[in-house]
Amino acid sequence: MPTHFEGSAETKRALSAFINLARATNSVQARLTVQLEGEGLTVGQFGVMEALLHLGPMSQCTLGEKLLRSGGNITLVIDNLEKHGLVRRERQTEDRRTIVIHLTPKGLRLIKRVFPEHAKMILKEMSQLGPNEQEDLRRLCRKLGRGGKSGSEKTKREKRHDSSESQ
Amino acid sequence: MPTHFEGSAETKRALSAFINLARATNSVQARLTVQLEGEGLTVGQFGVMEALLHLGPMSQCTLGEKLLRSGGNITLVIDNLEKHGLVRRERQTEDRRTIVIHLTPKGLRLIKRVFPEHAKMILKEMSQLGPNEQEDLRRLCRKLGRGGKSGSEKTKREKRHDSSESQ
DNA sequence: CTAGAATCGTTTGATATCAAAGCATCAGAT
DNA sequence: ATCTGATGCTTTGATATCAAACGATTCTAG
Repeated sequence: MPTHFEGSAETKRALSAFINLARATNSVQARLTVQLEGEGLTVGQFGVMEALLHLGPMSQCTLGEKLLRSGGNITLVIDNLEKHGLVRRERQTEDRRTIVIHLTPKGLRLIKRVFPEHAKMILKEMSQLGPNEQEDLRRLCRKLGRGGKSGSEKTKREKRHDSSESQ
Repeated sequence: MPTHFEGSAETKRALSAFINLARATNSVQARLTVQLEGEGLTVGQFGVMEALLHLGPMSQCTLGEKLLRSGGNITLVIDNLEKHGLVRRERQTEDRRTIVIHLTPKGLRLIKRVFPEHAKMILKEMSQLGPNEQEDLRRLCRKLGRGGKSGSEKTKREKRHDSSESQ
């Protein structure tokens, strides 16, 4: 984004914070991506498999909703996972429009191994910050990630999320 | 990323911080992207034009370095900008391998208008945080974005960057 | 029962992003 | 002068990401 910019101190502060946010996220994610690619997975594929691992088999439509991806993109990612024998499609009998996606045994073995490794790497990446700093970062980002929400709605969500956030 | 995970408090903290970081960045960038698309520009195209605006005409190679993008990708982005009459290519005479990219008058008018609007929107997005929070976020992200750098190197860069960071 | 609307997944077109291969050009050594 | 290695850009192949259009299936109203 801006490599050079002028403006008020206020603007500079905001732009600088944003640039650093984007760069940091990019940089960390790039390293995580490399790790996954070492296992023959893309980030998107990992996301699908991780969701199936933790939430169980589900339709493509549901996957798209949970991962915030378009239908067309889910189709492509599943196509590639299927090609590698990591997932299988199962068309439902009660509603033949719906295809439920299952991990194959091969896929299950892979994600069961890769997921903890990935989590460990995230731990390592985030360990550049101390525990309090991680907490601060989390808090700030949660506040930022709510953009566009109304005030009263925010308050309600805040309470609900706090109880389920520990997961 | 992880929708459900188990592990030590330490791991949970790190994963949670990371997830919120990624989500916040994503969410803010999605909104910024929509704004640019309203002007007929993609994020990548905006990046190229912004660099040309502030740093002047430069080769594709240099653009790729500054924007951290691959050569092939730069070619595509420039192709599309050229198609829309926003930039033009100029092969050099001293070294005919090199193509310098220039903003066209149309391109210049557009980026001169769009850039400040974009900056304003970033200001608005970041204003969900107060000045001190923005500073904190910037500091934390800068720390995080340095992953993989050695300690002594970090110290040197830290000093140098502090003096040039105000830009 | 039938027609129209809604839903699910796929296809299409556009853009992005990378790595690797390919071609033209340049620089340096012999 | 010639050859080899390096450089800049383009092309190719693979994957991603979206919106819109499309076809099959299901649901609902009349």
